[in-house]
Amino acid sequence: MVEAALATLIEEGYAGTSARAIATRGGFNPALTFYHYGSVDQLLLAALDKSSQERLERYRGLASSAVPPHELVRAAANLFREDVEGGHVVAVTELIGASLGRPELRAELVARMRPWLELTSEAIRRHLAGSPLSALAQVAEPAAFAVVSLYLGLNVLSRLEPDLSQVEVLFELAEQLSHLVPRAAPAS
Amino acid sequence: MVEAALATLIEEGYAGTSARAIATRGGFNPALTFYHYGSVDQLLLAALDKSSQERLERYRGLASSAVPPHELVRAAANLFREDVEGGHVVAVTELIGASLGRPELRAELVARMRPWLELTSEAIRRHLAGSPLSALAQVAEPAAFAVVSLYLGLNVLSRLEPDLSQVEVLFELAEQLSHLVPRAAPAS
Amino acid sequence: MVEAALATLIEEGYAGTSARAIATRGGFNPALTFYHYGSVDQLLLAALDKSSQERLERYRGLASSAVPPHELVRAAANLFREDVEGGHVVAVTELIGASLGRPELRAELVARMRPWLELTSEAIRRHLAGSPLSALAQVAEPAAFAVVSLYLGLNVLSRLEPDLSQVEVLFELAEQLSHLVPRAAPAS
Amino acid sequence: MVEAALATLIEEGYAGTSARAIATRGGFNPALTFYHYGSVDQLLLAALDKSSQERLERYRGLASSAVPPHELVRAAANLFREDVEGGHVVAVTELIGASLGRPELRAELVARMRPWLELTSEAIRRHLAGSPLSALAQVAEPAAFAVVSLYLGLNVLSRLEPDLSQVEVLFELAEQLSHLVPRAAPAS
DNA sequence: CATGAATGAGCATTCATTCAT
DNA sequence: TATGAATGAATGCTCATTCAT
Repeated sequence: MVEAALATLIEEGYAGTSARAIATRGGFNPALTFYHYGSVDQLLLAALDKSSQERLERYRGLASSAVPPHELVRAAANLFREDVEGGHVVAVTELIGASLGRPELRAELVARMRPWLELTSEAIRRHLAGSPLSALAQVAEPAAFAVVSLYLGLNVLSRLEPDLSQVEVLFELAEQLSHLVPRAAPAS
Repeated sequence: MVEAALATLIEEGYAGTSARAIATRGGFNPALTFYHYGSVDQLLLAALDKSSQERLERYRGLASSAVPPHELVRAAANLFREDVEGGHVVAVTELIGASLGRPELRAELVARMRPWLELTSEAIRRHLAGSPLSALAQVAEPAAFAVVSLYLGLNVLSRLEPDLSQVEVLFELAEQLSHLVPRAAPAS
Repeated sequence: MVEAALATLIEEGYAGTSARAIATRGGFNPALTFYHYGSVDQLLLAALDKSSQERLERYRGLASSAVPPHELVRAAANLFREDVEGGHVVAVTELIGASLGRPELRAELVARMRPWLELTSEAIRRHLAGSPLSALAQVAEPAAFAVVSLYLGLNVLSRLEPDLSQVEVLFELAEQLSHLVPRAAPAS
Repeated sequence: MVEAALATLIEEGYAGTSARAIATRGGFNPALTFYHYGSVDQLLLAALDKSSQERLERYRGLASSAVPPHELVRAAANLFREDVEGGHVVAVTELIGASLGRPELRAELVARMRPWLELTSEAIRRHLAGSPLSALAQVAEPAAFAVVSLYLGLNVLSRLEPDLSQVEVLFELAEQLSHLVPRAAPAS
């Protein structure tokens, strides 16, 4: 069910993700949504959880590896491409969009964003510790906020019109810049 | 009508922006939406146009002024705050979110993003021309893509949970960084 | 206006013939319908009148000519083909269909059917007068009712599926049968 | 539901047969129409099927019975009166009328007319086989087309204005004519 | 556990019609 | 004489949700 819900959210958008649409895609009875999850939104949050957890693990694996910065950037670029293709970020942005009119969604989403912000700020702290950019490490949390924002924004805009997207160039640029950053200490 | 539509979109989100909801807010007959605009989406695009144009003018005024970079950043920060408070960017992101399930919306939105990307890339080119970051000016378009993405992303995330917002810190940081950039040539 | 109304009725059917649809086709303002005719139905009746009168004249010309029966049949066949192609009868049957739910339409339509029944019964009387089928002439009115019914029915069924229509064979048959009928006296 | 739909179609005509009108008459929720049949038209077709099947059985019983022609005519007259009173044919003609603007209805209706044409042409073949009208049996299909057309047409016209209807006289006439036709061979 | 049927509210959209201009 | 704007009631249809089975 969770998979059908995620796929529907990604392909049809929040407004098109009705209990019926999900059930049709998954080949089950629409009433099951309410039986198991209580409401469509709850099911969508469960779907987001699953997707988010899978992605988090991938990124966590990357963040905790002791590779030189430029390889880190390259690996992150690959993960980003996976995300765009797999639509994993779409789910978040669709739900954030929907959360405007559904206050109860907002709290849930805030909670679900937190691990991403923590993962990012920790990565910033660790990787920028001894570098000339160590100043940034002192504002790791705001910086993480910016990084995650950029991540969401790039995803949103890339999805809008792939031709518009010059993400590849950005990644190359980031890779070059990353050479300025010395190798971080291995994860403890 | 356009104002009622914009306000509804910003406060209720796309899924909550029905012809009835707009009409109730604006105090007119729901059928007028279709009489004047043909469909709810068309009205929303018209509303986006109005909002976008107003904001564009503000930013264009800023971009074409010959102020030193750190003042540019400060002024941009003010505009950004206005945007978050006024919800101007919310309209874009809501419609981008909705465009997933409404392919005909996408083309319209792409067209409406273009002036923003152009404004941004031109500003990058002009302001970074003679600076140590002039390398960036050579990839002005991808850089603009990143800037606009960051802009959207910050907005999305700021909206989600204002307390989460460390945007102020980011602006201070940006202002400090901007001191590294020498003053651009005045607009011709 | 009357032409646009007729064309809409013929091509879209009664249910699709709204004031807007007519006005769009005719390139005028929908409110004109009400200004000049009071209601859509009144306009449609006016359109029916025009069409009916044109066709009646054609058939009257045929009925009053002193041609031998088999030629009469052949000429009638041509008129029928014209009717099917031009959709003239469609208008009547659409309005009769609509009259079920619009009692005020019924009286109008009854009045508009009468000249057709009279034309037909008179033709029967005249052409069958001295023939072996003169018995039929004595029940000219019921016979006319049957002929007009057949005429409407053939039209309805022909329109449904042209391939289903074996009307041509029927006309040949009728022509052969008509050789049994001696030439009628010329119209007085 | 099917009965309510049929009754509404017969009494209000196609244009007056909305999902709400049907549901009100049947005492159920309008949404059920869409739950069970997908659309109003589908429900109406189902209603037509039911009505058509009932009537077909009655006519088939008559057609396969080995009664002398004049009794056949008399029995057919009785069935016709039933049809007019019960409004069974109205449903067909209303839907045929509506099929003008709903192309997808047409194919369905064509299919539903076929058994009637087959029943009629077979009856013509069997009953006219050895008669002086055996020539007609050779064009049984076009003849059936004419008979069914006449049947529809008489119904349409009778419905328009009962006083206009001289159908009774026609049946007497037909009964007298039928004495010319010798008894058909019993159905094998 | 799961389903099919049901419900009432809501949706986008179209309608005939009116009216000020 | 004609028009553009407006209105309130309808239309077909979908929704989340419930409930008996």
